[in-house]
Amino acid sequence: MKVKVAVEALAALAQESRLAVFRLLVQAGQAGVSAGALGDKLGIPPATLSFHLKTLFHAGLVQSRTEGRFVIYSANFTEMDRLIAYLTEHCCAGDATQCAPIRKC
Amino acid sequence: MKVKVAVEALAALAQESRLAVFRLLVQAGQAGVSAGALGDKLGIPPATLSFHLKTLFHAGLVQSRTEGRFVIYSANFTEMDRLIAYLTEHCCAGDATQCAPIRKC
DNA sequence: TTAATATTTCCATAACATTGGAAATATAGA
DNA sequence: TCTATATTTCCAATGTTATGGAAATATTAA
Repeated sequence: MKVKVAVEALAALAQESRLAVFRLLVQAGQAGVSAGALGDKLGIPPATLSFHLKTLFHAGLVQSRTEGRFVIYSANFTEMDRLIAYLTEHCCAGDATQCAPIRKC
Repeated sequence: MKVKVAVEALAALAQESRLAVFRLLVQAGQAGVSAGALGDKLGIPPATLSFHLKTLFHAGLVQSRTEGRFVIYSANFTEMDRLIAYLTEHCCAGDATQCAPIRKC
């Protein structure tokens, strides 16, 4: 992963509403959630939500598909995993006892 | 982890110089790297580097200790792991086949 | 104490991000 | 077609962040 891509992804997540949206989509899995449902659940006005979704989309963290009148957003798990790998790359000078975790769903 | 803590950590990482500093410290492990050595390796002027280190420190992502005239910075792996756990919490609607990775040092 | 080295604080400038109302666009169903 | 619903674009005001030179502060060794 290139530096600028990682910075853009982190910047996209470094905002309270966008982080809430992303985490909600992470928990929803591939099924995703419509823009309207996201706005309702999180109490974000349409214009603001649209702005934030565009930011997350541009950063490659979410995808969207259209179903009738709805636009369904879902998390891009591949990109999330790449970002985490980039952050933790070659960590702890190769000594696995220094850091910990193994993620499981 | 609380939202604001996560947002602050992500914002701290969402900047090219700070991300480079953090990744370098992640790779250095507990031994850490002095402020001056960081500046030399990354080509960041002292005032700018100090500003960025303060930001990373305030976000809880790095620690520092003084050794003689040197201030040695090191990554806070516990906080890094908490952040990753916060991002990936309850991911994929519980279906582990949707997302992937297992991190190893 | 003096000189050399290491790091931080101060500051002003410039660049970028967030907000939400109103209007525009798109789709579906009657 | 007409109406209701869903989402996006436009815009301007406000707030936040990044930069690096110069000066201040700390520590060590001679």
